[in-house]
Amino acid sequence: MPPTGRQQRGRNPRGEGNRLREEIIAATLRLLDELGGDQALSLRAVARDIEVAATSVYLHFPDRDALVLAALERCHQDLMLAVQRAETAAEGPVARLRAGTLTLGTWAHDHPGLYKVLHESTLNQRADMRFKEELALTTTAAVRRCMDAGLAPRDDAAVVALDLRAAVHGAVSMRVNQPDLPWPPLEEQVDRLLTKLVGVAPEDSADPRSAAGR
Amino acid sequence: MPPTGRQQRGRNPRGEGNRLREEIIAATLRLLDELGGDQALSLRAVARDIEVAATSVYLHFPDRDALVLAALERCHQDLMLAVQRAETAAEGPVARLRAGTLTLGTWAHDHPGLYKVLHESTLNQRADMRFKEELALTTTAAVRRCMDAGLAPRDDAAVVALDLRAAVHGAVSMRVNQPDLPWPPLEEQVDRLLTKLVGVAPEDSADPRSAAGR
DNA sequence: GTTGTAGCGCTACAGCTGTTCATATAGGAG
DNA sequence: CTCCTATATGAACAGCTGTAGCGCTACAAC
Repeated sequence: MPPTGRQQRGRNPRGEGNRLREEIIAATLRLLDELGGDQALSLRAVARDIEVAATSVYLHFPDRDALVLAALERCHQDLMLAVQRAETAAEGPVARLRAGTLTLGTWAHDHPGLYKVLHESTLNQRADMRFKEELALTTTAAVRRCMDAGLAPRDDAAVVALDLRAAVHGAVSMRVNQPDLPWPPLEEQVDRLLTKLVGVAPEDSADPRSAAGR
Repeated sequence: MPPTGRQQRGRNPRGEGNRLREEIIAATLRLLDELGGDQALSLRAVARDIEVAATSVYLHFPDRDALVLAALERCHQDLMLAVQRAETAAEGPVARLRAGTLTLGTWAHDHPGLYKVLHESTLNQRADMRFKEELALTTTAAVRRCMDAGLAPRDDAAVVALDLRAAVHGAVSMRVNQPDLPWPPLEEQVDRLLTKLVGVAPEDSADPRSAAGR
């Protein structure tokens, strides 16, 4: 009889070593979301969270930065998936742009810590996070579709998308970083930004009057 | 003869103990700007930087958080001073709004780390940083002056200012967090945002054509 | 049954951290 | 002169960190 007591949490079968890798990434994302910053995350805390020896992390990631980077890449994938799902669920170029944009906001609201890490981590300067450019391309494409459909004044789609991204990111960032301040609903602000920056009129918005202001 | 060697860096005279406090704050700001985050800053590193015993910091600040908070408050004061100086140097409500807004950008460009800490530190959630509301008031006032002068369509100045702040903060934040990406000039983007969000036409801008787009 | 190896743990090291307590010293007040 | 206090230091504690090296065990292949 092997001495049980607190066993070593069931080793994975052969060829399935990646399961631990997945668990590590999941725990890393959980902790990053709680902490809201990568500097405070310790490799040991991750290992502790899933009840694994700290050194076992090194079997899957060369060092701490690689671990965080892998987690952030996964995180970005999830976010983009949510955006794309929202876009395809909506009908019409304007509604799709609006849905994708709003999804960014709701995702940030649900995972404020991860939003912070993804966009504010100093890893952005130390590591190659070019995968994040995908968001820029997606937004630009959505804006261009509105222009092509004649639902927004024709302009440089990349520039307009940049302005929109900056504004939405700013609005979200302020809310994420100072959650206790009395912010107005994000949805209204996004609709204003869509109207003023892109020039579209979000028809399925709650109150179409807001678009007639200017 | 007192045993010199490496002396204890000249104690301050009676009643001038606050000089060390100032030095500590200055060093804290220096380090925060380098690190671009408060989590990585250690009280001991600050003490080391000005060649003072770590415990001497406790004579002026009860703990680490208080030190960072004091530094950030000073930081905010400096920023607001720069904004106000830029505003008073400009003539006309529109130019003043534009000058104040652009100063935010140049300040962030000069002190990217401090900008990050000031706006992204998790201290925002743990501590009372209500002093930051000053920026909202200043911006709202500047926007309102444009409206009062008939240079911008009349609207809820607080809402318009919020949108402008969000957009500018977003534009700056993206540049600060990913400095290696090929960003277009901030000045042009700010002018677009002023035009589209506030409805003013920055007359003294380099190229007035850009305002005629929409 | 023997053996190789994938999968993971244990121990240890050197270094850092925030904070506390007791101590020293210089210089003005009396 | 003496004394007191503002100004600063030093040693120490308990805890954390990333990482290296070596050891163990269960299973698949032979």
